[in-house]
Amino acid sequence: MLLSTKGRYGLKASLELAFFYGKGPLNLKSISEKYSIPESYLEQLLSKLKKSGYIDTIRGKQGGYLLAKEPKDITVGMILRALEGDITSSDCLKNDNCGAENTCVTRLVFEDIEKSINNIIDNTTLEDMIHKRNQIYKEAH
Amino acid sequence: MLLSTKGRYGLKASLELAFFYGKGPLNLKSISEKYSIPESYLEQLLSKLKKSGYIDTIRGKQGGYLLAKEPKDITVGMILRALEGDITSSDCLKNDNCGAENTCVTRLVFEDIEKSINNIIDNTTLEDMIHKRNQIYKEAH
DNA sequence: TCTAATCTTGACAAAATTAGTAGGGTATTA
DNA sequence: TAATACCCTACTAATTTTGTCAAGATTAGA
Repeated sequence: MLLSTKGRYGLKASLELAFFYGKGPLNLKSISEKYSIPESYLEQLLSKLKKSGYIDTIRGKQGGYLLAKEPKDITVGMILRALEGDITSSDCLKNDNCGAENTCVTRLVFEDIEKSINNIIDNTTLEDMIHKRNQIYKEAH
Repeated sequence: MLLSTKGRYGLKASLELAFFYGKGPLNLKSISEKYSIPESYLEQLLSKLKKSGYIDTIRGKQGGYLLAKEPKDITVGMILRALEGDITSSDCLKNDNCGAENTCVTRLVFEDIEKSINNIIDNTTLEDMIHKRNQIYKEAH
């Protein structure tokens, strides 16, 4: 599995914030309920996204979370990496030497996979996803 | 992480068998030592690959493991799936409904990722990898 | 035939990671 | 000033990964 619930939950929440971009903050509970994500777990994820600079928060009554940048300036890759660390296909790519000798060709396949994953997540913004969503919604009506 | 050691170990071992294709069986110990894979762990992996029909075994003295098909007829995807199950980017693709409503756009990104991964692993055979390895070896000399 | 080499099988255990809980603290604002 | 909502840290439960172990079956060769 490439992504754990961390990345999935976090991406869903970010997308929800993107839908509401410019319309004031969304509180934790509303997001956690809408997507059935445990409140305190989601809190931890959003906290990470805040530290990474992708979302802002407003404390106190009427407070909540909001996107720190425009949806077009936040990529799926940014969100996923903030939550899951580098998205890698195989551990052997993390370590400089994967223990094997110079005939480690398997590494090449893993590199190919990784490149194609990164290519997708780095070239998809939250705005792109909103567009897609609107398109689907349109087709259905 | 997309792949655990299962997939990596298994692919390395399969590749080793591919190098030896047509030259008789390789025993467990030789593979496990060459790639520093725990013997009984590798055993389990090879057993799965056997059940999936990708390798054959010869029991008894002078026995060992060998590829059941030509390297050109075995893809990286076959090996990985036999060991890790379907290679999926996100659990939400496994379940028919990911719990979310019709606005689940995140799913679309995951699908894109998955397609590109499958595209790579299904179009790379063990023979391809041997060629690459030979090419690298050549360049180095 | 005996023996050592080799695969076979299934149960078990350790380690790591993921997923989530719990609870007190702090800032804000109606 | 009290309710709301984010902030932070520690802890726990569940799951998956990564092995270990032991008894057995099969075969080649002395």
